[in-house]
Amino acid sequence: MLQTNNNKLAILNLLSGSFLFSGLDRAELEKITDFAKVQHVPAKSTVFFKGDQGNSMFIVISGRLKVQNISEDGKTLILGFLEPKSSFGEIAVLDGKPRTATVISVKPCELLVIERSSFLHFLEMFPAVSIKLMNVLCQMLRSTDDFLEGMVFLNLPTRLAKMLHLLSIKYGAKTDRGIEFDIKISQSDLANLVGSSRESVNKQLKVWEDEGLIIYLGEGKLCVDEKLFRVAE
Amino acid sequence: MLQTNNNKLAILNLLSGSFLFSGLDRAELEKITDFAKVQHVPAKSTVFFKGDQGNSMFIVISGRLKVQNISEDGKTLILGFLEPKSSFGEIAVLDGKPRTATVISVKPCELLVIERSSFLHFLEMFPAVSIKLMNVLCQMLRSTDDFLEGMVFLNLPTRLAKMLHLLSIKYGAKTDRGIEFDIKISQSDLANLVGSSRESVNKQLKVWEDEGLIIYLGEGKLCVDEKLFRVAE
DNA sequence: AAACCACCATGAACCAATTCACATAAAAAC
DNA sequence: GTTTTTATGTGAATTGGTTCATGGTGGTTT
Repeated sequence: MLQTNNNKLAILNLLSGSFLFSGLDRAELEKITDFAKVQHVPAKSTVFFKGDQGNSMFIVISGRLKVQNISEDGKTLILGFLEPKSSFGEIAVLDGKPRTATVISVKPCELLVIERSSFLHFLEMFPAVSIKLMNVLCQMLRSTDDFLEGMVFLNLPTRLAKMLHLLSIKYGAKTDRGIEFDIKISQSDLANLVGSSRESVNKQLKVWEDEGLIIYLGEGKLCVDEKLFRVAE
Repeated sequence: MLQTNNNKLAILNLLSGSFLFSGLDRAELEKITDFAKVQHVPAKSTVFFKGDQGNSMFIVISGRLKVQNISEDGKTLILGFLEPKSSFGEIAVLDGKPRTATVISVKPCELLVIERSSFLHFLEMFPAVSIKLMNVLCQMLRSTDDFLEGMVFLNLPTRLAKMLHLLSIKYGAKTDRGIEFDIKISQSDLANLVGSSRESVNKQLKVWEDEGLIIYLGEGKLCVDEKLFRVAE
């Protein structure tokens, strides 16, 4: 029971720090936790598949997940990573249509699950959440639009530099050597993030390494020179 | 004055047929027209540019517009066409950030302009509109996601067939010869819709014409055999 | 230690689609 | 009704990136 209360407290803190539910007061947040469940997800398991019926939306409590899409012939496109405090699964819940992408845990995760009916209820109760939600949807639109444009207009090196830039904003820490990534990201993931082949990414990274724009730190971690991002700007 | 009343009546009808405002009653729709202005736009003129500050959203009364994006080096990507009853410009109005794309009239148009402040006010007054708006945003997300996936996973012939399929749903009429398009669409527009070059589109269309899957009717109009869409499904 | 697995490296062959360079046809402007 | 512009048609050269093949590395399992 103490354990449960600790959990509840932690979740309330998390929610108040999440974009969607920030601004609600303690009593309001408690209503949300009352109707939500916690789901534990082991590493490398699928939360839902593209095409599934969507009956709930999620907020990441801990862990990391990736949003992706697999083609007929097995090619993978990674649309992004999800970190604590992010929400996902809103679209299918809002419009009642199938999931638009597959979500897979990359590490063991804890998720706060909110059922469709509760969620729609919260939206009615707290109009501020609706406004926030619209902002989330707009943000999603802006980023997919950007990505789409990149895919159509830009060549691989530029797309890759842009992606490293994006990742460095989310996961990078400035040091005297450059911007160091504090997550391991494999070359195949990188390829799937920019919609190209692992080999092409490998070759381009080598070019930049030779030019001194990238240092490989071992353990899948990179250090990137900010000069690289000028290509991407 | 009679003219004005006629206009107002026509606009009320249009609004009640639009996705965003359908379901509102006559009195509610009148509140909207009270705060909206009509804007006349000649053919081939820009309503707004990508990157502009967005202070209003629009509903198409008459005419046709295209939503597009131009790259540094002059390549164009057409994101879609807008017909009467469609709304556009919602994103920038909702989140207060710059326009995500450029909108250009392809024919002379009449637009209903709703200022940001009035629009946000309507959203508060009519929660049903908020729900509809979320559905619109979700739909936009789904279609850009689909398009993105197509760009990454599919080759030009498949993308082109898919696009012809989409266009045939919007603009096609079933006849004994196949599905006839009732709009003129140039090969360069087609190329810009699928993110490829005019020449490649030309060659692919020729192939299909030789196979009897497409008949060119003159005046830029096409007749497409439904068999073609099996490639696209 | 051996076997295994996931990831990194690299060159050669290949390919889809672009670019370029024209030719032709049709539509619009004068 | 002639000129100008815009749209279509088509081949040859080029290219950016994939695919294939193969080998290396480092960590983990048995």
